Amino acid sequence: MLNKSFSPGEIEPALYAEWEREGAFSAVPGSSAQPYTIMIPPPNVTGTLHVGHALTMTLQDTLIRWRRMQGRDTLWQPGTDHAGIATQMVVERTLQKEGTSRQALGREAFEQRVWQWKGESGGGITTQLRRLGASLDWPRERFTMDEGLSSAVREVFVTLYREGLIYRDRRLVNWDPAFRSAISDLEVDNREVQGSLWYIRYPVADDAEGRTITVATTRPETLLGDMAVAVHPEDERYAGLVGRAVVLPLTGRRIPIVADSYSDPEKGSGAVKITPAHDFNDFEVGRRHGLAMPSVLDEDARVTLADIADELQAVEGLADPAFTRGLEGLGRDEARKAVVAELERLGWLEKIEPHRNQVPHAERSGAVVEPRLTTQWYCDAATLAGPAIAAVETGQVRFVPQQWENTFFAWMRDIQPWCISRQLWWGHRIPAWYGPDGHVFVAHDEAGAQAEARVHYGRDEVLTRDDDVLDTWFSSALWPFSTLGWPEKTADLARYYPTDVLVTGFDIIFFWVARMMMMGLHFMKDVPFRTVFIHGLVRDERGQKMSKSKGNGIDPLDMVDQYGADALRFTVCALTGLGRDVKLGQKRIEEYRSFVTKIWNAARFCEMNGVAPVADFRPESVTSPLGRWLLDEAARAVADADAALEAYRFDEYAAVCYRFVWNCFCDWFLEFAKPVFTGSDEALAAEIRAVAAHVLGLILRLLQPVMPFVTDELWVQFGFGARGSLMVAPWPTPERPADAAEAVAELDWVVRFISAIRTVRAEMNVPPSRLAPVLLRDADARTVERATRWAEAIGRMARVSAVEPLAGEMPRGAAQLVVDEATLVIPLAGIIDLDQERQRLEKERGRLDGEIVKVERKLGNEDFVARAKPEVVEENRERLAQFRDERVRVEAALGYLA
RNA sequence: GGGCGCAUAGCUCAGCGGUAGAGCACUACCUUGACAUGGUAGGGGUCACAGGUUCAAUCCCUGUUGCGCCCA
Repeated sequence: MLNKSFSPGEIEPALYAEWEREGAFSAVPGSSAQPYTIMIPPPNVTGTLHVGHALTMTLQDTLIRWRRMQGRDTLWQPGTDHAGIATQMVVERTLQKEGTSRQALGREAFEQRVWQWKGESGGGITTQLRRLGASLDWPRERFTMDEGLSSAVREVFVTLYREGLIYRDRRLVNWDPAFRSAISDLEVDNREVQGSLWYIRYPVADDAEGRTITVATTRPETLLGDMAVAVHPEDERYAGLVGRAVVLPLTGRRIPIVADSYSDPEKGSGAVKITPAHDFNDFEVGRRHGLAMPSVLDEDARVTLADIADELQAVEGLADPAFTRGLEGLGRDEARKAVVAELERLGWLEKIEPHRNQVPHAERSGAVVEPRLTTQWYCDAATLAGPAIAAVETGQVRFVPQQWENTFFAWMRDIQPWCISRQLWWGHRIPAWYGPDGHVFVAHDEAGAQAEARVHYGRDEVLTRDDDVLDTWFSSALWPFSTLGWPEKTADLARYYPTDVLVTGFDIIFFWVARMMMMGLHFMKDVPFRTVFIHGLVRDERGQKMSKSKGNGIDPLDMVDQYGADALRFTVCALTGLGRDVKLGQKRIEEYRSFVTKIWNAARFCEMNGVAPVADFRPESVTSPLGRWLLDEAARAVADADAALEAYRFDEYAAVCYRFVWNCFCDWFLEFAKPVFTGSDEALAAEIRAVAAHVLGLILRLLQPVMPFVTDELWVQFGFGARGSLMVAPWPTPERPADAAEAVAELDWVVRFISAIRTVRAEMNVPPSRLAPVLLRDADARTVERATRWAEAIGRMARVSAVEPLAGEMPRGAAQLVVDEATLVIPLAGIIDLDQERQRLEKERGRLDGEIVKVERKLGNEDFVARAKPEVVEENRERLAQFRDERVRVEAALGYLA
């Protein structure tokens, strides 16, 4: 016997453990089945499961479980990524607590510590994914720092280097002064902050008139590195000064006034200071005008005078080298205060205006990014992007929803060189070695580099390895093939690449999707996936982004504990429409938990009534209208659910299942089945039991992808199959009984009949305890026959004592209602208020009149009749006839009242 | 500034050239033998605004407004 209620907390973990032990999630490379592959977006190894993971993993698992039932050889590849910065931070924090540091430990020992940390507490998220029910192929789990994946990284690096697609370059990078590392453009957040605009006068050099030129700047401290003042070429105010020079305050440096259209005459004073080594726009201006590019801020964003110390000059009232030397080592903010104070003291500060400006912040550390001129390794993304763009243009890769193509194209067509080096210790160390003269040798390992060096120098030289590691996304970009054994030519690679679909959020298109496509196309000569399904982000009920600081986040594991994984998963599906964010609240999960409960209770009821699987059940042999009707409805639900999943319409899939189970199977079928189960017609009861079992099994199969736990439990308890067999049971196909039309018409009639009586009774405030007969007036023979056949169900569900044709006089004080050709007379003398009944009928007549007028007007329009599709015209003619018939009967009913 | 998306019942959202829907919330009634985590019924919408196309527009097109996101 099934328990009175379903307790997910007790059942789910044990179930999952059993599935995993049995290897139920494993791909079967030797099978003849067509593969279906999804690569998990590898979560950060330091991460814990958040609600965004719950969303994306639920969707992926639903797809995988669905395809697995369809007989595909499914591979859902699990794993985690080493998350360079994040992981290094975590371990460094631990070291700090121990009173030591990564520097004190040394690189090798530090790396060992990170591995130790990874072994002990890394990848906790994989345990959490199990709680969610994710059917990942765990024995295949990979980590981006694994030996195999690392060797893939080296292979890619060396190959791209030799092809000229990886190179070193000295350019401006986004520098995170907290981590002391280059970071990606994509890891920079531009935040609008309230700052100031400082207007500073620079004296024009050797000017007899003693003219000055005023520059407006948001960063006065970078003045030390100014190499020019730029004005717009067409700005008449400064036309005469272009080509002259100014003397830079504080340093005494003479710098040119150049004409460059970068300067906006509308902004500030129309003249801008150019600091090529600390601003991306200024860098470009500097390049155009051949300016030197001294750095004045170091890797901690502290003032450094190394590049300019030699040229400091004393200029009376303008530049005091002693002051300027005193700035050495000051942080940006203190330096700013000091510089401004000095300029003010010397009288070169014209004014300060409040100003809102965009300040780049490092996404992870939160530090203000300092653009710095450094030598880094770059990947020629523009070249690699070409084939990736083409793959989307030609439809080899399809975005769902399609509009994300635009985002992809826009970014890819304007892609910048990808800075791939990071000044960290945790990650794939760049396989590059330098000779004593700085010559670089790139090879798979040190021996290879030595060999190259020997050829280059003609003798052995001591080589030193590059200290930097690669951007974590570099290894993630290889994920779809490195996890399958590349660079070896493995059977897995041949079988599972390209993968079928990639599921992820739109925030990751640039970081990962684009880069996987570049690398996949370059090294595998084929796309990494055929479809990219982009889902929204999870927000709270009010549409706010969930965040720790707002405290509006939902812990998915907490939800699983409270409501069960099935409820959470179903909620996620139900709320995932195409191209919409998912507004998730605890209430929604609670709401859908009742659906899980409903299924449990329906199954329990079936069990109590002897419903059990019938081995040789054949849907086409069912003869009863009730059975045929349910099978027809079930077939429709199957077709709709399948179509919804094909179209990635998870919301529609959930809705179809919900409606069929609740509003069809429970609300009507089981109610109709009750008298059959307890009745004397044994043959009919057997058939309905068999149909019920068949459809219950079908419901379990239909819902397995989204609620794997409760469905498996019921599957086993009902004896449909062994533990774990549901997830590989065949996905249902729509099996419509032949000629179900008559059965459908009959059951539709019963439903309408019962609903109509219920409505009138409720409107007339007839208490449910008061049973009443229903007399049929003007009913044809078929209706009378149907009413007789369904008398028990009608009686119980509509509180009716008897259904029979009206014989003799029309009773006084009766309610009347029209169903098709018949008028139902419900004698309730003394209960119903005749005035109220008249009003009700008049309202009904009014509604019909309104409809009739509308349709008549439409049919009276010659253009409509001539131009509309014939079936539409015909449909409207039929509607008009129906409305008129019904109106006649309502009119008659009113007549009887009088 | 450029791009994308959204605007339909109190809320969350489906829908879509012809007849406007669901869930929740709300109101009333019901402990009828799976389920009160339940059942039955009901109220509630000039489908943001203005034009256009069409026999017909919530739906297609253009513009406006408001909101959100991405890029600069």
